[in-house]
Amino acid sequence: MPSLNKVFLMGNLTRDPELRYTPAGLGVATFNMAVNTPAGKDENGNIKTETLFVDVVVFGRLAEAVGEFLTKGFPVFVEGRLRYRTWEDSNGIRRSKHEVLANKIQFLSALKNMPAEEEERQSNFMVEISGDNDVPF
Amino acid sequence: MPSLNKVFLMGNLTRDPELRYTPAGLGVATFNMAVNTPAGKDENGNIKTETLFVDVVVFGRLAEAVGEFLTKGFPVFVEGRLRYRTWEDSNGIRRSKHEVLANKIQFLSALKNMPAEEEERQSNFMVEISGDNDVPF
Amino acid sequence: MPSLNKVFLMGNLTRDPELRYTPAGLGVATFNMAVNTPAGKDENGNIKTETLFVDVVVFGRLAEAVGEFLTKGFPVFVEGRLRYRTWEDSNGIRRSKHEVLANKIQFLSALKNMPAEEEERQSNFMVEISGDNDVPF
Amino acid sequence: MPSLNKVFLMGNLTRDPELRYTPAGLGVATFNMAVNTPAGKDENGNIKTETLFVDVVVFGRLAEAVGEFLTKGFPVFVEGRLRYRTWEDSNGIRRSKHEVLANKIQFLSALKNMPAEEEERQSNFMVEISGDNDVPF
DNA sequence: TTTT
DNA sequence: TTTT
Repeated sequence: MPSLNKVFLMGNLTRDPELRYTPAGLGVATFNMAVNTPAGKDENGNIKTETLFVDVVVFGRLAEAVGEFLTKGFPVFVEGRLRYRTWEDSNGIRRSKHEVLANKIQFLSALKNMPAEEEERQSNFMVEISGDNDVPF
Repeated sequence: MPSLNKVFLMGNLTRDPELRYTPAGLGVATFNMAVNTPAGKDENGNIKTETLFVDVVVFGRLAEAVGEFLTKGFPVFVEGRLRYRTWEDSNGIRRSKHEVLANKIQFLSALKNMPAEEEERQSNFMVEISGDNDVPF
Repeated sequence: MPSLNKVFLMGNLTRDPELRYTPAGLGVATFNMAVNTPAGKDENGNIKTETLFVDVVVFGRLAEAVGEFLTKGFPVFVEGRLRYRTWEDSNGIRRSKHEVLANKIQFLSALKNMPAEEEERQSNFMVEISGDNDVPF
Repeated sequence: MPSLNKVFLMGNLTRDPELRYTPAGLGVATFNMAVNTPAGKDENGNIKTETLFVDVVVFGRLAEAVGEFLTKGFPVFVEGRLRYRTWEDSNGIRRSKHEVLANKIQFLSALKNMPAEEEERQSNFMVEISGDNDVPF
């Protein structure tokens, strides 16, 4: 039973992320990102763009970094796995959706329009928590 | 605006694939696959398994290969991109879902329990259409 | 300083793997694999094949699985990172080479020509050590 | 014979790229990049960094973009495949090395320290040539 | 529900 | 709605 589940995305946050904590004190950040993919050409030869919107979930110290540093519009690189979550909504209806459980996030615009000391602060934090992130489930 | 959208999956078909053709005669195959990911341990130290179910779409000659050779339970490797499709259902309700648009598929069980001539037939077909598949949209 | 180093390979062992142990008792397996990539066509329209030969290194329990189960010709899936190693050879000449440090290996031919009990034995072992492998350096 | 050969890298150019042309007029750019990977911790708990140096080759319009826009130190994302090249050097000695044949490159610092009009120029060029690049061999 |  |  060989198995593999790997996702790589680069795109921009569509809104500010949300940071919560589990009862056990583990950080959980969620955000939505937009990924623009060139997707063929239209009749006039112009490149069409297909936009993927996808929710991303991240845990632990990486979640805290996301909550502290990322905002709407920020460009990020995400490595993680696809996840299919099913739950019952408040009306008792069975619902389900795909999302990405991230184990690695790179801030691509730590590079841009940012005071040097803030860039250094982010960079230090990211190095400190570097490596693939533990994913609790 | 750096962008990237890449997915790698290995898993098994949950049912037989469906092969259709566009008015222009382009093959379109769809199938659903299950990907079992080890996902942490339970209280007793046993590895828990999280199952991802995801629809895969594929076009062109690769679609025809899928329609001809794959069946329920077959293990495959899929490379493609995540796609978020929105449409209106028959009741006029706006619906949306994620799926994977595949540009490459490897048959992992061409290897197993298969008459040699059938394995060769599949292999020849796959070599003939090899390379990354053109994705029309 | 965003950084990423990720490699995915599928191919066959070119010879039996070698398993050693560090003084601290950590398993270290090395093997060479061949990856055949379709690479354009020749003048007659035949698909040309380019063969990549690459050394793979793996540590810990995964190394032991490699040493126990893999043999020349076996097909494997490898996920890891590229590594550039420099050393001095026995003549004092500075040498260097690239290799892949694997954090995940899937046995693709557990599927083929194998007694059921052996397949189950391998499968159990792989599930037991499943998840991404810790890489010591 | 399932096969796969995929590499993803993010890092910085170690020197300016070189752009040449084949007799048929096809652009060929080569550059060397450094990828810093966090690689375990030393005795004092500090994160160690392992640096990968690797040559990258790219063809066609993407090669021209590389030659025109990239310089030493520039951060890039590279998607491609590993390649093992053997040749005879000027002393008739058989030599070989690994390199990455890129089919996609993203300029990560188009974002930084760059006049708006230059950023737009690069961006337009990259959109124009966007999509995976054809790799001639 | 959306970002550049 | 599910596969091994």
